[in-house]
This record gives sequence, C-alpha cells and structure tokens, in this order.
Amino acid sequence: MSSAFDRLARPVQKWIRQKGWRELRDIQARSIRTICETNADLIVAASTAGGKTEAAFLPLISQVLDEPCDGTGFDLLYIGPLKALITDQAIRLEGICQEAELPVVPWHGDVSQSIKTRALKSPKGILLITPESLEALFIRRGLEIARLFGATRAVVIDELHTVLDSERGVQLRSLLTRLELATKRPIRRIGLSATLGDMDLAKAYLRPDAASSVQLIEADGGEAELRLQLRGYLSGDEDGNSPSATDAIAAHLFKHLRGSDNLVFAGARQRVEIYADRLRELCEREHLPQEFYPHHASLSRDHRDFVERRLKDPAKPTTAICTSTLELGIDIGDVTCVAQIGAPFSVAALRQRLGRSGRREGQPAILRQYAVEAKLSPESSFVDRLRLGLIRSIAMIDLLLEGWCEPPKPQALHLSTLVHQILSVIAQRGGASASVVYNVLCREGPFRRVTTEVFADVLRAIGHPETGLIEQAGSGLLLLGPTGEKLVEHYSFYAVFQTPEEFRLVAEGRDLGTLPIDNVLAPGMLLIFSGRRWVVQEIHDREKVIIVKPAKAGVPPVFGGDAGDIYDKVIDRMFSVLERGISPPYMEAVSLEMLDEARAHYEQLGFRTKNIYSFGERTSIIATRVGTVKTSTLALALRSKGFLVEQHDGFLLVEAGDETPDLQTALTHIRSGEPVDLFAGAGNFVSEKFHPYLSKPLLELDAASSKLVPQILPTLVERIIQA
DNA sequence: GACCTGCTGCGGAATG
Repeated sequence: MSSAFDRLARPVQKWIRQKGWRELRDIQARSIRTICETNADLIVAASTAGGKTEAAFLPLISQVLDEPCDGTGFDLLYIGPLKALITDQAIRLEGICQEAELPVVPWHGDVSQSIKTRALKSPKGILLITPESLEALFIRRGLEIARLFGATRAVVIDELHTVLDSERGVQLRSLLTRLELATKRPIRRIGLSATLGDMDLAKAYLRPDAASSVQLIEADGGEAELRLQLRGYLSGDEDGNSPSATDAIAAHLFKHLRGSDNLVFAGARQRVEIYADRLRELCEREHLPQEFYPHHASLSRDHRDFVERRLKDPAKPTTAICTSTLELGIDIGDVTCVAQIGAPFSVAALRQRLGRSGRREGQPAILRQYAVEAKLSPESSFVDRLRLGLIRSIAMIDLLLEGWCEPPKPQALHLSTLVHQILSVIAQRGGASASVVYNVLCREGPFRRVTTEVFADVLRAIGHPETGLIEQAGSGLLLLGPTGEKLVEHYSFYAVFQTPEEFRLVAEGRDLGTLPIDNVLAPGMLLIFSGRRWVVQEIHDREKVIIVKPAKAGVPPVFGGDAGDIYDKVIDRMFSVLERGISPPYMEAVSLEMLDEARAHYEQLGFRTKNIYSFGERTSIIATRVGTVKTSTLALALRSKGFLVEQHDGFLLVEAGDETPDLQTALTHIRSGEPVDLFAGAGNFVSEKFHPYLSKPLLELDAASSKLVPQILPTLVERIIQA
C-alpha cells in the first residue's frame, strides 16, 4: 500500500484519508505504479464496482497536479458510452477533484449549453464525453481541436468491451487517431473493462501499432459461488388442461422472486411486455403490492428511471423484466437472482448479466435459466425435435462455466463508418485531399483493411452526382457536396449507428415510450405496453404520435430486430452436447427429458456419423456444425443455385427448386472452388447508416468482410460431404 | 432469430 499511496499527490492522498479507506485495492495499487512509473497504455479489467475508475484517475490526477505541463486544453479526457454513466462518473470524480481544485466537465446531449460554453472558453481539468459529442467537436470546432486538447495527457475509455469491434468502436478509434494527429503527439490510452475472454484483442483495439506493449491489470478471480438451475417448459399445449409455458414460467417467477430484487432477461421487448403483464396480473389477483416492472429501450426515460430507482431502493423489493438495457453500464446495486428466459445470443452477454448478482460479500450468484420448447406432434420439424433452444442454453452455460466468451471480429471493413469518417475529416478541415483523408483514416486510423483501390471506389460512390455527398474542387481538394453538407449540418449525423423510425405513445399527456412504425395500428385496437393495457384512441401520422387510454385487455406490439450471430464455438459445443451422454447436474426433470428426446432424434437422423439427412427426393437437412456467419455463407451459395434454404443453429433445411441440380451435385460444385455468386439469391445488404450511399459491389465487399466467409466454402463442404 | 447506444446551434421570449 505505502509505495503506491506515496506516489499520489497530496490532495489525492487527503481525499483517500477522508474516505476512510484503509487500503488501496490490488488493481488500484498496480495501476498507480504503472501509470506513475511508465508511459504505457493500460487496460484495467475488473467487475462493475471493482474500483476501476479510481485505479485510473487517482494517479492521473496526481500527475496533473504534480507535473504541470505546458500546452492548453483539458488535462484528462474520459469517454463513456452512456449519458447516465458520464453523469455518475462526473459526480464521483468531483469528490476527488474538489480537493485538487480541478474542474470536472460532463459533456453530452443533456448537459446545458452554458457549461459547454464556459468549458470551451477555458478548457482545463477532466472532460467526460460521449463518442458522439466528441465527433460533434471535430465537426463544429475542427480548427480548435489542438487548442482544446493540447495539454491532454491521457484518455480513459470506460466499458471498453462494449465498443470493441462495433461501428461505434471503430468511430471512437478513428477519433482518437485524429486527436493525436491534431495535437501532433501520442496520448496515453487507458481502457476500463469488465473481465472478458480475449484480452489480446482488447489490447490490439486500444493501440493497434503496439498492442504487445499495452499493460494489463486484471482483478484476481475471487468469483462468488454460483447456483444454477435450468428448467424446461413445453409450449403449444392446446388441450386446455395444463397452463401455457408462459403462464407456468410466470407463476414460477412469481413464487420464487417475490420479495427480493431480481433481473429477468426475457430476450425480446415483446416478451418483456408479455411477462410483465402476466406478473402484474398475478400480483393483482393475490391483492399484493406491485413489484414486477418492464424495462427496455422503447419505454420512456421516466418509467425506466422509476424502475432503476426502485431497484436501488432497499426498502422496495423489485424485479425488472428486461432486455439488455439492464445488462451494462449504470449501477443498480446487487440483485438476488438473474433469470434468463430462452437461450441467450452470446456467452459474453450471459456472463455480463450474471455479474449483476452475487456481488455482496458471502452472497452466491444465482442463475435461473428457463427453456421453452414446443410440444411434439408427428408433424413437428427437426428443429423442435432437436430442441435447439434448450441445447444452446446448455452449451452456453457450459462455456460460461469454463470462463470462455466470444472474441471480437476484427476483420470487418466497416465501409459505412468509413463514409461517415470521410465526411467528418472533410468537415473538420474545411476540405482535404484524397491522400490526406486516406492517410488519416486508413494508414494511421482504424480502416487498415481498406486498400487504396477500395478507398478510391468509396470516394467515387459518394462523389457520384446522384449521391452528392462529396465533390472535388479544381485543385483536387475534396469538399462536401450539397447532400453531404445537409447531412453533416444536422445533429443526427454524429452517431454512426442506424436508428429505426418510431411513433411516440402518449397517454393522458404523458409519454409512455416509442413504437416502431411497422406496427399496423388503428383506433380501437388494444395494446400491452409498459406493463399495462391500452386502447388506441388517435393516430397522428405526421407528428408520429399515438394517443392511448387505459383498457382491460391487449396484445403486445411487434418490435423488429436483426438476426443474432451465434459464434462457431457455441455451435460446436451444441453438437458435443447432443453427442455426449452426460446429464448436467443443474437440469431439472422436464428439461432432462427434453434433452433425452433431442439426443434420441439426433441419433435417429444419423448425424452422429454423417452430415446430410434426406427425406424424399427433394428435402434434406445439412449439419454444418459451424456458427451463423459460415452457415449463412453456405445458405447463400445454395440459394444462388436455386434451392430454398432455411437456416438454424448449425443446420440448414434445404429444399430443391424446380430447376435445381440434385444436392450432391450442387455441393460438389461448391467444393471444387468454382466461383459462386453469393449475392444472386437476392439478400439485402443495406443494414448500416451510410450503406445507402455505396455501390452494389462495395456493399457486397462490406458484407463479405463481416457477415460472410466466402473462402471457407470448399473446406466446409468437403467436411460435410466426407463424414 | 435480438438487443443497445447518441445528437448542435440558433432564434425568440421571458427574466433580473
């Protein structure tokens, strides 16, 4: 303790004493030494509430106080993915900085203009900002970047794992590079993260040119005891004698969760609404106070704040039925139990969710996994017979227990984000040559997989008169075109990710939340939303507002969504689960019976020894044994040859069309490596915000870099045929 | 077959 503590500046030491801390945590002591003794970049990995913020900022603030540097601007930069997180962290840092007389400046969309104006006039202290607000600074104050960040000695990136290989993460990396180019010097990078699988990839994300010199400070395991149960439920019981799976699960949750704080991850917003509605009804029927509330991103900020406050309040037992909104970020305190209805989409998410429980000393973490499977009939499809949802749940729990989780996928080109950054660089500089833009973004920045040829194609696509995003002056300088100008001028430009169009739902003058516009609604229709029932009164198309009032019945709305990407290793484990004879000790009787049925059907279809099962002349099941990306590559190859293909976890259901060759012939062709037009079978590859401005060949290239693996086809098919 | 995240500058009116 002493050596680390002694390195801190006086005011920081005083703050620690006032706090009454008896010692620094291990990660804090190690991080203080690393930051004080070296110039190294750093990742501090520990669970939420593990003291990461202090580990980074105690030594950084000490340096600012003890080693004044010349240059103007903010001394330290903090980047957070959520507004709520920035607000929380600013309050935490203010405590330390008050003593040190260092300003703390929170900066995001909800922060008042006056705070921002004052900070711009005299930039110093710690700036806490979102990637989007930083983007806005580059665009609106491009020429002032050097003045604002000339003195910045480190940038702290919070929740590093949430931005690793996402569009937002690539944007952030691009902005960090541009920051160093503008200030003409490297700025130390410090990533704060939950303990996740592959830390080498996190290092490469943080400092691509010197990943191996990034220091890693990881909290020792010390994991809480884990209690685990997997329960199986049958849906589609039409006889009316037994309750539906939904009712049975709701009753089980009601019985076991009432009276404490819990999180129930229901998988989709629609299911959140269904379970919240059932549980509310159960409370009413028993004349008990309400304690089950829905929480997802379409609900109003007001309602979400209310649920979050209740979770923090020890006097009010509260169970939130939620989506991934309550998986990351803000502190909601410790919960007794985490329930998961249906299989999750990634082990990483499951792990993050489970980390919400068992945080208090001596308390176990509790996971209740509910698997819903269809009641079988002679007509049931192989998907139901193989009980793929249950099998995936088991595979994911297995991998969770082994400490594995999905690594990021760093091979994507990110052409949509590239378009965004090209416009941003041009706006920042008021014009730039193609070679400067290429250097900044593709040689120095994160778009290193983009060749000069592809870059030139992107410039041509967005400079095409019909697109009009950019144009070239006589001098060769790239400038914003009329469309580009309009796009960049509007505040909606700053975020790189796409958001769907929505209606606002209003009851008695209060916002309930938002609904995707693809819901077909008319006055008189009944709705379940925000855990209550409503009838639609008026629809205002132009203002995108729907007025509702309370009702006695309703159905939940539809919320869209993309298909999930399941990782190779998860699918591989699913096949092991089907082939092994082991019964996991955490499974209860019904789920074990389902597992036996699944294994028997697997055996019956012969997948233990081969990968293709055909019934009749025209229909076959192919076991690909690989994840979503590779399986959908094969699906597209077969579709381009005229087959009708349905995709499932590690399997394809293939039906011959009128003019298709037989499946063996088609597979032999694909195996030979002869070119297959993966994009012939239609398919829509416009999925990201700036995709609409790209040409078809560029869209295909982008898709091939992130959603498909064309080069895998010969070996994949070889393995399928061989077995 | 799913989920989540974010947003500036200006003009005009009211207030001290």
